[in-house]
Amino acid sequence: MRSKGAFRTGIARDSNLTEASVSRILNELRKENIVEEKRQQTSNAGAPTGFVTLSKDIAILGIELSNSRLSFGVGDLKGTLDYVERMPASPQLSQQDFEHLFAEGTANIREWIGARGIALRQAAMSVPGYGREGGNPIYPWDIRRLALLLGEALPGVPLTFTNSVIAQAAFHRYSYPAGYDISGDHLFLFAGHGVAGVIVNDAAPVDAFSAFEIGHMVIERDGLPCRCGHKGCLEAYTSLRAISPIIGLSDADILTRGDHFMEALSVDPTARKALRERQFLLGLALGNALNLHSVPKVVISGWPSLMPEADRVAIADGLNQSLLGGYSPERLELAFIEPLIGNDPKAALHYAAYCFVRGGALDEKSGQHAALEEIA
Amino acid sequence: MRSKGAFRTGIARDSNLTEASVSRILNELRKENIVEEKRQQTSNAGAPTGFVTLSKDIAILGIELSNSRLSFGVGDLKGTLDYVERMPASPQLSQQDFEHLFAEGTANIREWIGARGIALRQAAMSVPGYGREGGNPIYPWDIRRLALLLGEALPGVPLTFTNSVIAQAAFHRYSYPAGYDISGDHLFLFAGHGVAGVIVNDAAPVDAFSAFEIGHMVIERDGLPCRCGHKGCLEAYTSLRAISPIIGLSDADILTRGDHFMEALSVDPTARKALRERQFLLGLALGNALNLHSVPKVVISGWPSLMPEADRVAIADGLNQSLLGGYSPERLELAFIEPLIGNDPKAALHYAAYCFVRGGALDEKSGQHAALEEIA
DNA sequence: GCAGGATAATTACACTGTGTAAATATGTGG
DNA sequence: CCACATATTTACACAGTGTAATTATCCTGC
Repeated sequence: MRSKGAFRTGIARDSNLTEASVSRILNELRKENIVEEKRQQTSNAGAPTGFVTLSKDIAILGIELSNSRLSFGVGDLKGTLDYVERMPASPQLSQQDFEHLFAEGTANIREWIGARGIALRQAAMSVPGYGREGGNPIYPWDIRRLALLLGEALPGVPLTFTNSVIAQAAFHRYSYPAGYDISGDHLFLFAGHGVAGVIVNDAAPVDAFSAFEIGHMVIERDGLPCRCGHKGCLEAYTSLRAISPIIGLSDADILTRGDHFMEALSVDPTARKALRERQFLLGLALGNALNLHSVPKVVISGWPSLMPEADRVAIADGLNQSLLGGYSPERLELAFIEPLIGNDPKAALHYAAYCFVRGGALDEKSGQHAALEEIA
Repeated sequence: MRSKGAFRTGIARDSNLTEASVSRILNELRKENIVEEKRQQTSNAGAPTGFVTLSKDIAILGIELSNSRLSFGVGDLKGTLDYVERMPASPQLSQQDFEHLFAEGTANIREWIGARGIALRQAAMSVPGYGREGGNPIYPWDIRRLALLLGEALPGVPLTFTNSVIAQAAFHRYSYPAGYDISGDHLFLFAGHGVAGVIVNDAAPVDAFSAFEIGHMVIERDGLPCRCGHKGCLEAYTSLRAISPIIGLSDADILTRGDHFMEALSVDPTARKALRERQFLLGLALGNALNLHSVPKVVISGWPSLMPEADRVAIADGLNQSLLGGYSPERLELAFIEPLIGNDPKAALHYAAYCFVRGGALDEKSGQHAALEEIA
């Protein structure tokens, strides 16, 4: 799932099939107009080899609920957005008002694709906190009803839901050219409007991932109140909303400025000290989380990525207080990547592409499925 | 993996194969002397059906490092122990002294099985904290060297290592008749000499489980010192060693008395209050853990299972302070099972049985493999 | 321009393991 | 002893794989 395509040799190697099997499978997929292939000369002598990409002619829909807004985007399997609409959506909306907003958005899409003769093949929606059987205390809406509404506006388009941090992790990991180059199992930690993580496992399909609600780990008994109703949650200390009073910007300002919001400031020493303390708590919670699910690498996407590297040492200090065996750079690799604040619904569109590839009647064990996953 | 065998119809159903395929596969396994089959009349008319069990003639070895002792046991695939030896093993032993102890134990086994003409087919060893790439701060020995020592004493016997809590979870879950009857994904939490958990996932093989080092989650900043070197770990509050001063028994006494250790006491109100506070902290950590890996059920095996049910409410109180969405019996099922204190090395023997079944050249995707797993 | 060599893709063939359904086996009751 | 019910086995067809031979497609040198 790399969005940039693959050579036949690589597909064969990574899917554990022979070139012969890959050849048969690609013939099928070409007939179904799912992949495209361009032969390229890659050696001085010999026949050109095929470079296989996903078809550009497949339109998909990404819907994202984040940053207190509901975003819709139509694009292709590579993640190129051709249509975007973002609508304010407060968590305080009633179920009915929220559904009305959603229906309005899908009606606008129907109009846009109707004018262009575009047929949507897949939709995906990411929601913070989605997937927990215990319910979602932050967005209490019945999200599954949206499938009915989408079915009315866009009949026949399959819709898949996922947790926002899973879509974010998949997007940051696999999109081209932005994807980060960290292989192997790792924890992807996102500190934005919400704080959450996900274990990224190269051997598992993305839809087998589950979100780590690390933001609601209680790291300070009777601490700051959190929007989830408890006290002392990590998110109460480390979300963008939690640090906006420290740096003197509203979270709407932060959303407008995007990744550059920290540059525009002159953060005074007192604020920097407070931010370091928040990063220490992030490290403490991270260590606790890694005790439960040990991985050798952590990728952090959020405001700590925008902080000076000297301040990030506080995360290591916090890790040292909780991680079993202690922290050292040899044992645990910490990477920081740009959060790309305000890019919704790109992550959901990316997840829709993934779902399209994963979808249909392909037997998960089959060679065809394995080969297609290597192309994606 | 139920240790008690299965009917052909059940094997076919659970492994998603037809009776025809199961019939072919069982023929192969009978030829290899891995399974036995006894036909039983189960209906008023009609042919008798086959009840398939694992062969009793296969001898395996379980080695367990727990309760400050090194235990060896030889038995069969059903878990019946025929030989047991337990040797004191302090964590302060040097690598050399520990290896010497291990060699002594394996020499005794070689002598015992030699006198009886028994050929061991599989060995497994469970070690607290095993499997973490960051090393084991509690047992700092190089455990993998034991494979060399076993290879010298018992050539040709494959040895598999696992974390103690994984072996405990598999043992409590699948052994017969003791196995607990909770289906679906759940968290198995063991509070004994150490405190740890494991997510039990019926769809995944046991050796894909990984231990939850929930015992080393820091739940009290600058709290009680833990044997791992940090302060405020859950284990510092809730291991048997941590509560032994509260109830006025040494942990050696606890080990001797087994599951009955709480009955023999008259725990005064002050001690009961202190134990409830410890259970509250267990609940708080449990909630944090379930935020990261959400499951609908938790099975607790340890001293809280031996406490009065009224006192266990403290666990729910702690859960309510941390679990996202709060705790209610509808959302999260808590079950308590007897810990079977002091039964080492039964859990490791059970894991050895599992490894034998899992072992050999069976393709994981194959029907034969699936069928065998249903028998085990 | 063509032949030789190198490399890639295709395809004939054999093999494996499955499901289906027919054939066979094994019991009970009248 | 036979009819009926149930279980097991097995012949057959099918699907998808790897192997290796065949075919295709390029570049270089003559």
